[in-house]
Amino acid sequence: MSDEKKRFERFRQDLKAAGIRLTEPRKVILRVLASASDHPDAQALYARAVAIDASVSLSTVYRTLKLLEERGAIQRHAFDDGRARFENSDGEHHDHLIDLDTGQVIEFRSDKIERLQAEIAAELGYDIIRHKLELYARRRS
Amino acid sequence: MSDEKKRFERFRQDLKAAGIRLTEPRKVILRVLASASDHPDAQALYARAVAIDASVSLSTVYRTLKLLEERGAIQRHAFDDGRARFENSDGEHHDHLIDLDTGQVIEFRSDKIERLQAEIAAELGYDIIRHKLELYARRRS
DNA sequence: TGACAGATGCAAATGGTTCGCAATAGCATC
DNA sequence: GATGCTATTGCGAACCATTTGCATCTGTCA
Repeated sequence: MSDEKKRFERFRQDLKAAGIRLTEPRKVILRVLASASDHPDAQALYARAVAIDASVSLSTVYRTLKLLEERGAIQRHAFDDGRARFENSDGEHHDHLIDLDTGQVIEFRSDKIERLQAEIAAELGYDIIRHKLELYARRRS
Repeated sequence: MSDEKKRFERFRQDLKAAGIRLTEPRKVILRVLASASDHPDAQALYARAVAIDASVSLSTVYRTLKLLEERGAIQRHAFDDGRARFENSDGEHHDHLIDLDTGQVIEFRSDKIERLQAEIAAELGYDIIRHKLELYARRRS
């Protein structure tokens, strides 16, 4: 089974387990999300969904995104361009490097940084619930 | 001279040098910003400005904030609560820890993390222009 | 002091996101 | 497979932070 199908199945099981109806629009949106390897915003997801089923509405896209985000199935990011962007939350945690010229998002991960963050928070008397590390950068010339 | 006055003077010089008029509303807003030690949003700044001079408008607050941000005199942050928040950009660079329960923002800085970030970007073939590190945390119980 | 470009306040526009509501469609039951 | 109840949908209107058009005002410099 492809990663895409696995993701779709995971979404489906997740909603089912929560007693949430698997409606036609939701199926379409789950499919779109499952096959996204980038960090699309709501409009982009809506466009992809409409390409599959023209009757899907933007409201439902937003509602489904919220639903999945609350259940932890996808992650919402607010990069500096204003709108929210989403990605599947399977796979391990990672941070983002945003190419300022192209808008491209590159994922990376550093255990050292993660550890340092935890240390800093601990020193201040806090436990980190989540964190956000974004590097806005330009290709080296 | 107090830090507040110094900051106000810096703002004033900065605008003057750029040939930008030092109008009454701008003076009020500069004063408000110079005396802010927290991370207020536009509404909060507007409220503080109006307390000094009731004729200042929200539009002008936004316009002045944009002006100062473009000149690098203040910094805009987009924490996860939606609206933009601002702070003076004198003093050294720092990152933020946001208390999820109170909304309080604590500043911190780690040279180690800064270095690691630069290394990671370099490995990916990038130069960091700016970055954002936010720890959303809860007080340790 | 006068003139003029830049700055202001106001209200209306924008853009992303959410909400109210009447109509529709899952899904459990018969 | 038909029925009924409720969750879900699409639509448009509402929201909220922020921006903008425009007629009016005001720094600034000659």
